[in-house]
Amino acid sequence: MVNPGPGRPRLEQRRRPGTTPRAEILDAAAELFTNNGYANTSTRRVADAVGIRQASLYHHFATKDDILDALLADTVAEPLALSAELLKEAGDADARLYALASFDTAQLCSSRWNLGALYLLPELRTERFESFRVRRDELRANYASLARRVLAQGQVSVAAGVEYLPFRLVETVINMRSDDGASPEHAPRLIPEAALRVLGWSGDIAAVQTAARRLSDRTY
Amino acid sequence: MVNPGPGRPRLEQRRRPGTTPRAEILDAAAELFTNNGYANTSTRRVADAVGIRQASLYHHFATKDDILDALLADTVAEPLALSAELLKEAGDADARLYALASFDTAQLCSSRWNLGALYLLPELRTERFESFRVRRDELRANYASLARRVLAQGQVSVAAGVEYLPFRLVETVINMRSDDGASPEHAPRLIPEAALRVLGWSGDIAAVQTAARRLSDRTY
DNA sequence: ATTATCTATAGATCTATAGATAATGC
DNA sequence: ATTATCTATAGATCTATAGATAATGC
Repeated sequence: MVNPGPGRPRLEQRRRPGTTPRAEILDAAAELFTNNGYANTSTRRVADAVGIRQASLYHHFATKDDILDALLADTVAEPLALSAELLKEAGDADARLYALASFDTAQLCSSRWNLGALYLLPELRTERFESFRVRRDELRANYASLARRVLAQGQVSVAAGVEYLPFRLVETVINMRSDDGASPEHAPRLIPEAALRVLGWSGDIAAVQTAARRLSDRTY
Repeated sequence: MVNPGPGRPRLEQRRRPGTTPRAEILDAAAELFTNNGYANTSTRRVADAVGIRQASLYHHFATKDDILDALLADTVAEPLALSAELLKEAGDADARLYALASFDTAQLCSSRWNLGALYLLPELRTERFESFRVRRDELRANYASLARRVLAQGQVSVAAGVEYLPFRLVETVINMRSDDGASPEHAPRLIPEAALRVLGWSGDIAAVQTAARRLSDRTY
């Protein structure tokens, strides 16, 4: 592999996918944080996995927290943007909620590392991760907004708080993946449909899937 | 407080609920592990919270792992026993699944600390926690067995893998509690009903609740 | 004699900083 | 001159063990 640019050359070869050192570090950190835990992963281990010295990490990230924050921000950016688009969009609420749950589930299933497993880290409750929490709260609120519109369309009476279940159902993909050690096979078809069914919705699922696909093609 | 028994007396007074030093240590560890993280919580901090010296912990637990294992074992013992009872029990499958989900949700909501947040710890994938994993897998399998019987009673066609959703829905209580910082108000009524609805079940919820309560009174 | 605590410490970490060095590109 | 790396290290941890001490109960 060629020298990536100015700077003293590495002692070792590049070992990681990613075109920039930053991307290599993020990939290595994602693997180690999800497999061994955040607090258990030393900056030395991350550096070793990349093939640089421990201190060299600090040229790319000011603190270890910053690496975690960058990983988390990446997981929430796309679903959040899509949820905002879909809220503005016209169209049936059921198809829009299905489209969001479908996109989000697919991302949680297919991402290289199960980063969602880091959402329960107590570290995330500190000031440092305030901005991540705000963005994730927004995503949750957008799910709830769409769910309320689905509820408004139907006339079934359901239990209080049910509008938060679609978001929580999508999150279960993280637990499935953690327990199975593999991408949960059925989740992409199962979860978006279940997200509607918990709302008391009972319609033509094939029609909703078609409408949702049309929405996704347009907005993304 | 009186001296609890033989042994050199503590420098400090008891500070924790619990009649034995072991119970005090477990309570302190549960608070610190859930609030600050397992790897981030030193044995010194646990000891300080109890009011003993760091080294004194090792009279009651051989390793730090053993403290975590004891906490986790406690969270799974009761639901596992109840699920085994309910599988043997006669009665409608919907009421039995409702009873299990209801008990489990109530425990997750009302326990002093949100220990379920520790289920995603990477540490739990090591050999050390094999026996915990086996027991939790059993609980998940029992949920799926009951769910399959509910499916067999109905004649609705549902997506593959749906039998695992009731268990996953109950787990979402952990995420709610972690995000809200409080016991999720609606969960006890919401989750058990949703566990049936995702299976395509649509019956008289009040009747199921009555039958489930009767079952719980008998088996527990 | 047994139990529960204590003091002291070995040995192994860990994060972040200071300052040197070897590339590239102006 | 700027960039990306390096070596070296300060200072602060952490878990677990060894062995002493002060209670209780036989």
